[in-house]
Amino acid sequence: MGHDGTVTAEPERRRGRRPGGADTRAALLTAARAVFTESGYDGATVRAIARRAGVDPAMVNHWFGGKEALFAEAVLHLPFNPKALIAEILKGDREVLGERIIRTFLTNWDAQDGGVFAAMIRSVSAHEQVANALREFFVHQVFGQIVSAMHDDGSALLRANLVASQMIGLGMVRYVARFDPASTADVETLVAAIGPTIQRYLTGPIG
Amino acid sequence: MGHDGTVTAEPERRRGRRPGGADTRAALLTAARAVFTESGYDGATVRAIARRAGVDPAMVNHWFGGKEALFAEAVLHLPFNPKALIAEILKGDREVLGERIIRTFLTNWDAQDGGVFAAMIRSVSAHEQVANALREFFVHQVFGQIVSAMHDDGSALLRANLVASQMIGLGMVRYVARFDPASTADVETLVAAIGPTIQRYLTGPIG
DNA sequence: GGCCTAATTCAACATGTGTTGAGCGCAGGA
DNA sequence: TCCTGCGCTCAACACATGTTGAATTAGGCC
Repeated sequence: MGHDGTVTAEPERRRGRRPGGADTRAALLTAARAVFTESGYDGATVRAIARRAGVDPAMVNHWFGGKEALFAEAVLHLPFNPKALIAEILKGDREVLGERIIRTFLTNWDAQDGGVFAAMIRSVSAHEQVANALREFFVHQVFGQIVSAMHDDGSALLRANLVASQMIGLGMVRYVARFDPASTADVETLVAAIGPTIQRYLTGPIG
Repeated sequence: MGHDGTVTAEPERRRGRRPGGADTRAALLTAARAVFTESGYDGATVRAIARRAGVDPAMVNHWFGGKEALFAEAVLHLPFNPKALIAEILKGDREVLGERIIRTFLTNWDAQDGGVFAAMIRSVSAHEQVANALREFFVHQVFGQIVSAMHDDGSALLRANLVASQMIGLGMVRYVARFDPASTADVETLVAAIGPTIQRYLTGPIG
């Protein structure tokens, strides 16, 4: 054991307010993201999160109101703005839209090591809410908007599903299951390999 | 039954051996697969499985030795033989290898509604063992064998990763998160849409 | 400097978990 | 028919979880 943040053998915790401007709330958020990422919602315990943050488990209830609310605040709110990214993606050349999507996807998740993505995937079984969020996010909020901007026949939803399947699969092997070399390959390698797939799902023949 | 005054709503379980040849072991296996599929390893409780099977929770220990062993027997052993399927796949025309892979993948998992696939995915966080099994299965045991039979440069592993990412993503949207229309589309629609992707990952240019 | 409020720890509770041992009763052979 | 053994239920245990209330201390305002 001893894989948590606490260092000294005897931290000498006293009761009452701690001296210094220790930002307990922020520490809990950081620790929660780490533990939820590794273990999912069920596997992560309030006690483990508090230990990682170096505070008492009761602080979770004091600052957030409970485990569920902490999960929502730490994991369920994305570290970037999808709408702004979509707008940016749609600006450039539509012949290489697929490559831009992969590049944006990877650089944004890589920036935080895919933590939130992994946490969401590892929690799909616990919270039905999470599965719905995943579906909503990928199909309607992201790729659906992109696809429906270029197809008005019945194929839009299927195309969005296809794109989502490849992106989720990419996230699974890179951030969750950590396949090799997918988890270590540089972004442009994957852009070159998978970009054309996305491009065909978006604009090519699929039947 | 129950034409006397005292009406017992309960099934009136008595102790001792139950009459009739009730195959408790098989009932537990079926129930376990269902519950593990819905809730993953952690979310599934021994009591829930036993209730579903209509028997006492202690039967899990009596017949399997514990929850872990039941999970291994119910989920971790595949309902089909991958090696035989690979041999079959490699027989036909290599120009449409991708389509055959998708078709085989879907028809075999569809046959049991993707239950085992969903159960494994929903348990990756709980059992590190499961993540390893997933990696081993997809990369080395399945697609690695296919790819390394046609490439001897350094691209074989990356190609296998790419194929695995698309297949896992497909399984995610069809069996786990149950996107629409991916979860309801017929097999040939998906074969036509995704087959070329796999084909390019196997034999096409990826750099 | 003294007081009030907020921040923190501690101990405890209620609940749900996997597992165990004891005892009961039907099945099948003698 | 009796007897042994296996299938089965029941009650309980030991433990881990999320959450709560009381107790305690420090910071900030007058």
